Parts: sequence; structure tokens; C-alpha cells
Amino acid sequence: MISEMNETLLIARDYDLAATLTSGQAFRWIPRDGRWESILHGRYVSLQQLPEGIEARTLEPQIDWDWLREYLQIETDLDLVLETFPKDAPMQTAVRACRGLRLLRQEPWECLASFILSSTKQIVQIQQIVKALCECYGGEIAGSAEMHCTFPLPSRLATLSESNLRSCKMGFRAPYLLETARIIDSGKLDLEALRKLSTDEARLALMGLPGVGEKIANCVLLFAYGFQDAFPVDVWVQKAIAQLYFPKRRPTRKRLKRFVETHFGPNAGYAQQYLFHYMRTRVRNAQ
DNA sequence: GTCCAGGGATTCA
DNA sequence: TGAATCCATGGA
Repeated sequence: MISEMNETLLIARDYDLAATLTSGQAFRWIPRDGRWESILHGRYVSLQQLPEGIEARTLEPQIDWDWLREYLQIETDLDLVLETFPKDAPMQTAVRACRGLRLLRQEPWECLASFILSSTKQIVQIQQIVKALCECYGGEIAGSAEMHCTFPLPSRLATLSESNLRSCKMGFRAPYLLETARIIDSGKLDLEALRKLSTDEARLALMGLPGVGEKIANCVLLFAYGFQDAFPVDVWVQKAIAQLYFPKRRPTRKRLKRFVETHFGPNAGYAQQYLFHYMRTRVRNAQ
């Protein structure tokens, strides 16, 4: 018998929900009363960390929870991932400090659009811009305590003007988002088709979009498609690698690129997330 | 390689 | 409390 429920418990160990949801991968999780609220695949969901796993609630009964298990990557065996990390001191320190940090598997369009908006913005500000965009142009949806909004589809954004988007405080990123929305809406680039490509092919396709360079392409490859070898290098990761691995002399860009492509193994992107989170939450406060 | 493009949060004085 | 700096950058 299949029973439809609006609540479930996803069993998981070594899953630090708060660290995962605040580590700069996703920008639409709101803490409320010890739980985390967001909109996934057009529906309201509320999560809570429990000792044995993650409890999830929705408003409507769910036939299955596969969409959430996929998003949270609940089946990932973290031990297997961590085993592939290099056994050097910096990496082990980051793992000890952030154990339980996970990579999500997000919806490609929202992830792509969010990271186009991320350039030279701090995480708090990215959250504000994305919130404004959803409130202006997303669809309203009921939540447990207040109204939430869906992330606007490419077809919706494609109908807007640059100044419509600038009203969401995104500045010079507005024309990039608008043009990208129009390319996706027109079908010139099929985001679903990227799943079948190699990491390099998919990266090249994404970098063809306006406002998408190597860094943003790598974020989308890693956070939406699960290309575990994609390695986004932002200012934090660059700082981490320079300090931890090249303490004497700042590496050239070429040297740094070769290092990140060879040193971190098959789950380099996962390792990168540990370094990023470690630098942001531990090192900064210690200094 | 250099310079520029929002503007809010955070840090500094 | 006012000023300076910083920010998951890309494009011209």
C-alpha cells in the first residue's frame, strides 16, 4: 500500500544540514523556529535536523520524496567521498572542522541564474537579490507561516526589460540574466541536455552564455549537475590554497589552475566546498 | 593586462 | 558614525 504523507524522515548520518544550506551553494533557505524553509520544484518544504537524519514537511501529501532525496543527495556515502581527498594537513583540518558538509543537487535554471547574480556580491547580498527577483517575478505559493515565491522561469524573465531586472538591485548583472533567460527560453541551449555531456563539454556550453565565465560555469556544473570534478575558484578558495599550500610565494594563475586540477582527486569539487566553508567560517573568525 | 560595472554588508578609524 | 573596503566576476 502506498500512503501519501506530508511528512517524512530521511535517514542520514554525517549530514550537517545548517552548514550545507548556508555554504553558498543555494541562496533561498530561510531559518525559522529551528527549521529551514524553501521552495523546491515549485513546492514549499520545511526541513529539520534530527539526530537520525532530516525531517521534512510539505503542505500537500507527497506520493514520493525522490525529488528531495535527490536535492539533498541523501544517499551519498560521505565516508567514500572523504576517502578520496588528498591526505595533506590543510585538507584534513578542513574536513575535521566541517564534517557533515554536503553538496546539493539543485535545479539547473535556478542555480545558473543565481550564480550569474553572484558576481562580486557577498552571500548575504546574493540572497537579497534572489529574494527580490522571486518576489517581483516568481509565482506566489503558500507557506506554513507566510507567503513564499517560486523562482521565475526563463520564459517569464524573457518578457521583461533590463530596467525591470535592475529594480531587483542586480546592477550590471541585469543584462546578463536577461539575455541568458532569452537564450534558454528560445531553446538555443537546453539545460537538461548538458547532463549527457562531459564536464569539459558542459562547461564550454555554459560559458557561451553572457555573464558566465569559468568560475560561474564550474559552480553550476558542481551544484546543479553533480560534475564532482568541477572546481570553482573564487577569492576564498584562492586565498585558502595560497595560504595553505603555497605559504611562501603566491602562485601564478597558471600554476594554481594546474594545482587544483591535479591535486584534489575525483571529488575535487567536494574538497573545494570544504576548503571554502572552512575559510569562511573558521579562519576568518580566528584572525 | 587593465579597467569598469550596483550597492549593501562589514570592517576600520 | 562616517569612510573605506569587500564581494562564490565577466566582458570590453
